[in-house]
Amino acid sequence: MTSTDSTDLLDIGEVIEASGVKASTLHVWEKAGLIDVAQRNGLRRQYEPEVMTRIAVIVVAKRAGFSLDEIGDLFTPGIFDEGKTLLTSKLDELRQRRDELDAAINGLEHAIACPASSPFACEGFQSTLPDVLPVT
Amino acid sequence: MTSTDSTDLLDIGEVIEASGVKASTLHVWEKAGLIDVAQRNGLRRQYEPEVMTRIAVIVVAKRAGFSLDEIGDLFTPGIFDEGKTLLTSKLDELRQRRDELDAAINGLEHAIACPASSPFACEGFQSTLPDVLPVT
DNA sequence: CAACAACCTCAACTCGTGTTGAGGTCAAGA
DNA sequence: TCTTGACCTCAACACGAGTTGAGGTTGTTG
Repeated sequence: MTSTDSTDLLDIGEVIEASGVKASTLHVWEKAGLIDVAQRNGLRRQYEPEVMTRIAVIVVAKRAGFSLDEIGDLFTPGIFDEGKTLLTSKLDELRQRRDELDAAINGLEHAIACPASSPFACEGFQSTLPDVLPVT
Repeated sequence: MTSTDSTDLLDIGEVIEASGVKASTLHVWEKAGLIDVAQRNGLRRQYEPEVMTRIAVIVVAKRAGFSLDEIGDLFTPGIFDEGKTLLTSKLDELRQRRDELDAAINGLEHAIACPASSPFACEGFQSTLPDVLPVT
């Protein structure tokens, strides 16, 4: 029997190259419980190929504004199972954030199209300001 | 003559109450050049009413992911005038972020509707993962 | 006027995330 | 076997953004 049964595991170097995420960052994410190490070859970490999906999720979630702790919650089976309430409330947050983002985009589009000398002189921009105050 | 000519200026306390932003945060934003103090009453800051708009913009921009420095750029007249290139590139970033956010929302909606026990077991979720890798 | 409450400054601290660097281990190829 | 370079650990540092607290000032009200 050849050593083919570990052929599908990825060295950290491969993960780094394929993902663009640095080793130090992967270590941090691992310590935060976001990614698992399948096994070690000596000291060296070896990952299941699925780690790439995981990393993609983390990257997307971070851009969406999740903290590492919150991302960890998404990965916790119990939390996911129990009525998915956490996920649902996250979803609400995300929707709201998207709406705000949309408002910001519209505002900036107005401001760019406008001859005014600053966003504040552009009433199209002004009108897109949601009543975000008081900050909750 | 009464003191009516400063009647329209806001004490920091009023700003705090109306905006929900803490004094310490306002100080930080002021130091970063994001908000101006119209005048002082003794030591005490007094603001033009327009500061409320400014604060609303800052809050929205922060939620949209701008750093304080970037927000400062938006307020710099020269930068705004000069072809509005900065604003335009910010706008591109925002659009991309919104698209990612949309993808994340769709993914989570799939995951919630799905009987699978984790987002990774949900192929609707999987299919919404953009190719965010390698991270640029 | 006297006292108080609101405000001030400034430095030090917190928190989350990640990076850097020194020094050590080890798998694999020549 | 020897070497090499990829990888390891762990602590210290960096950075953005804000908070806290000690100690000081002062406008306002009784």
